[in-house]
Amino acid sequence: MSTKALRKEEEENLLRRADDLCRQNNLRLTPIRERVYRELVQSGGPVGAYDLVDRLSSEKKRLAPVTIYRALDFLRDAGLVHRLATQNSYVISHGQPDVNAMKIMFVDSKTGETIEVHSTEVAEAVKKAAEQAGFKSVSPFMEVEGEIAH
Amino acid sequence: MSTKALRKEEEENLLRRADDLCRQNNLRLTPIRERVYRELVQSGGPVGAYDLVDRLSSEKKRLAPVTIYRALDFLRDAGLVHRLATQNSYVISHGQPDVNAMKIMFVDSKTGETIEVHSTEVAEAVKKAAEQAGFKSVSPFMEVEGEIAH
DNA sequence: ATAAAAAACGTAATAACGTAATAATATAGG
DNA sequence: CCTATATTATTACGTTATTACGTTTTTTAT
Ligand SMILES: [Zn+2]
Ligand SMILES: [Zn+2]
Ligand SMILES: [Zn+2]
Ligand SMILES: [Zn+2]
Repeated sequence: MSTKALRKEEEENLLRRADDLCRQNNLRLTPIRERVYRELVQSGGPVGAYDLVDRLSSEKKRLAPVTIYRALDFLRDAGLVHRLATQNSYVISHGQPDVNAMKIMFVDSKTGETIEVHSTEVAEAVKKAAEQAGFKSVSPFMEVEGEIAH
Repeated sequence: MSTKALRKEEEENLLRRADDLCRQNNLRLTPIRERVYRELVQSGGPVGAYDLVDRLSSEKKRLAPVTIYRALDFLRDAGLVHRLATQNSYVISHGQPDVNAMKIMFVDSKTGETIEVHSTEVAEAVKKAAEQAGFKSVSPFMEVEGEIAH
């Protein structure tokens, strides 16, 4: 099978999973929200909010930034999308939401390329450090900058 | 000794350390840079760049944002200040720069309050995860959101 | 079915954050 | 002193995110 076809299949998987997740949690994956999610899936990496505005706007209909931000907020709340604070961009979340794992987004400082890794080891170590700091709970998402080994 | 006096003493310690560090590395802690650093020290927490603009501007002399950003860039490069990407703010760095430790900034999701913890355990776990992700090097700074146990 | 309530969306304006370009000052080494 | 380099000032511009308010759509309860 061609890589293109594979990517298409992966795409459909993600969309279906998103759909299921929303249905199970009584969340409404409206057309706009799905379009934003799909665009992030297809891009295969982080995309800025205003890039999404451009990509999802047509000649006839220009979407407003707030429309995109609202959709992104929904997707983030649903755990489907991460915001990369260091990059001012947004990226889909891969992998099953493993409750005990820390979801680490490694961000290449130069290219902005991202790779997501889930690690229970990091989760535990961070939890321990959090207790030391007097934090009772910590976000299961982290962002770490670094350099990809090319 | 009063807590106020203690804080004042801590303040002076930090200023002195910053001064020493710059001297030892042939970095110039110019008046503006020192004022920015001092303001961050005195605030005792994260401060936004434009807040710094306001606080360091007087009636007669209004500082331009770029002035603050440059000072912040210097302080960050010197390792004296962290940028909190999730908060769009800046905060002083505590503790000796332990090369083998991950410097974790825990950020309270509600108040923005921060506590810094250094952990070699987290550093190692993250390093392992980074290798898994194909990253050859990672930043020694992390930011983790969570909730302070009050 | 109908009315009330809640959620989502459209539109416009604005706030907040950050950078570029250029010129003026200050500093350091020969 | 002279020159190269670093720092600062000022203005303008670009990007990112939110607020306000009214309308439409969907959900919930009667
Ligand atoms: Zn939300
Ligand atoms: Zn994820
Ligand atoms: Zn720098
Ligand atoms: Zn630190």
